[in-house]
Amino acid sequence: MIMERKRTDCPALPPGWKKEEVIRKSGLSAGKSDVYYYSPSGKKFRSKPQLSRYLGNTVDLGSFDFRTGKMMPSKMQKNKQRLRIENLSLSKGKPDLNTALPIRQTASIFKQPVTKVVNHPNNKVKTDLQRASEQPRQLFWEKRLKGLRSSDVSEEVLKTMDLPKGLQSIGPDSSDATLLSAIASALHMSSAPITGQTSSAAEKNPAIWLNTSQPLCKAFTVTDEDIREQELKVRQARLSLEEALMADTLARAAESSRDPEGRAP
DNA sequence: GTTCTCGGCCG
DNA sequence: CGGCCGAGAAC
Repeated sequence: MIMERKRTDCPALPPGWKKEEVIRKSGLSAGKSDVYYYSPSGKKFRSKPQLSRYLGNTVDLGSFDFRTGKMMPSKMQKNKQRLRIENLSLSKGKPDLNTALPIRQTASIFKQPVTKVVNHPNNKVKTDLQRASEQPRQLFWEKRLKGLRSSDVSEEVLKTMDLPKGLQSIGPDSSDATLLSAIASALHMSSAPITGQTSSAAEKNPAIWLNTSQPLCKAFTVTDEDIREQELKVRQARLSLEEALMADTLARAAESSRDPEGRAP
């Protein structure tokens, strides 16, 4: 006989999360119970720290009671929250691949808040304010953009752009798709000029010499011809937009003259 | 191999 | 005492 264990919804967590309570039925601890949570994707969580690591900043678990599954406002505890530098040691234990990787649980390429501890009462090291204003980032974080493609509303993958020959990638993954993503991200994330990696040392050993505020591509020069080509493209795009808008206007005018009340279908 | 279960450490 | 996680048992 199959004992259906009930996984109940957990309102304190994002939609789709389930909670389960299992009673121990033998041994010295018989009668005690263990509580588990299941993510929408089905991954099992058996402790609050594990859950916390996975949810990151998306949910504040500060007052979340793991056993009951409810927020307990009374438990207004001190800032136990800390950025964990985990798996730094070459410890014998196998890394928890599912929860410990420093990867965001989102596909967004745009800026998002990150909790960063920049000071500590006992820390005598001076803080570098210039650096502190930056968000921490992985060295070759662009690699995670691999495989991301733009698509339209019907989920069709759009034709990708061709990059000028002058653009060349640097680093562990030098595919064109990643380069395109890296440059697009750079344009989104900063208003500073995008120059690429200007140090020639970066080409030989990017792990050491990478300028992290620039995308993973070699320095490039924009020629007058590049600019003229781009101007032409923009002009053509504007022309076809104008054409489309005009056609639309004419179509609407024709429509309303035939049907002045303009009912919706 | 993965999942389940209980022991036991540690705060 | 209870949360958390290791590790043996079970599958």
